[in-house]
Amino acid sequence: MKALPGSKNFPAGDGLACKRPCLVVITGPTGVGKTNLAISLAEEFQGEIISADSMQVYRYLDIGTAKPSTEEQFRIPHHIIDVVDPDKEFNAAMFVELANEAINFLQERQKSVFVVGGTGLYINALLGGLLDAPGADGLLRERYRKEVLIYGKDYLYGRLKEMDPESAGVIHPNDLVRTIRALEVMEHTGKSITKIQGEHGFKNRPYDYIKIGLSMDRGVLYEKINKRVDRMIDDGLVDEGERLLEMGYDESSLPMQAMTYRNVISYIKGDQSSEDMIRLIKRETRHYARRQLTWFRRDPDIKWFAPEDENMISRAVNSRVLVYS
RNA sequence: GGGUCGGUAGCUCAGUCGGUAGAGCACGGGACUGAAAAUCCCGGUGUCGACAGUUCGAUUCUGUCCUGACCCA
Repeated sequence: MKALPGSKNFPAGDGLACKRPCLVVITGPTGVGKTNLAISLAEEFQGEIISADSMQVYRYLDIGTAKPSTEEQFRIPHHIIDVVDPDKEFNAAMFVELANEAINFLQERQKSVFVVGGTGLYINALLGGLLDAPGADGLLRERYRKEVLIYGKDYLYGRLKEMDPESAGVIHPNDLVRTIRALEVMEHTGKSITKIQGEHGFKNRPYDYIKIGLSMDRGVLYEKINKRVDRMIDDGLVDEGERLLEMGYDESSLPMQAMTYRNVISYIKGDQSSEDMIRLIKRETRHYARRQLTWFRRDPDIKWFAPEDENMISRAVNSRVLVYS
């Protein structure tokens, strides 16, 4: 019988226990092959999968998010997929909450836990905890957005410079999302988000974990991404976009503003040709993969493998577990 | 065989009246703590086909060669 790295009582039978949950994290750029590997490992180690993907949480966004198929989800149960409608709010904090619940659930059933996905922030938030700061304030953000429309983009940044010069020194004047977040935190707590971040630094460590990164030659990865986009089109990506519009999920829903659906909607509305849609989805997905690599590269915890090194990865998962035996 | 027009970034091309070059696309690097497939910052990545000549200096002018397209034989 294989070891259960996520189980409370590993290894089974010898009375030694893993003091804290041990997670197996599998990450890497989009299209590298995380899903296949994770399913195979989950079968080998009798585990289940927690998806760490900020887009697969939305219902009805199936083809464009490369969501695991129903057959794949039948083979291995996936958690935190299809948990909200596309027009509902979702964020890193909600992910952490759901992931903690799922981990508890799996621990109780002696299942190993595979956290699989390419959303680096979600993984960091799960493993390191989020700031002790207030959550998103939709009304306040709306007010800020209106002020930008009236007074121009420099106005809000100017306010930030007055109220929180420390954060203004770190946030670029053009980065509206972070400017608004910093003002929001200041408004609610009177504290500088930059200061809070410095004190925090993702230092909570609720779980032990092994982080496995999948990587491959950049050119090969880009070729895979291009082909996957062609396949999405063949599989009916445009039909999926039309269905979503019929359901009332237009570009005012956040996930519909992400690279894939943004371009599908633009095509359906006649704003761009089919060729441009495909070209842009491919390009933006390649750029996304590059941004992911930038994020993961600086993480010293990640042990990197090629996707086909399944045996080595399997041994790494096992050996990590043996540390606790 | 003769002629015409080309050969400049990964691609398509512009340009330099002689002072080592720039657009689009493609691409590279970075930031990131409650929107993260979001948001934002930085970067031209080059033997200007090769060799010689003229010149203080040649990617630019001249010659020869290589090479591609087309035209005439």
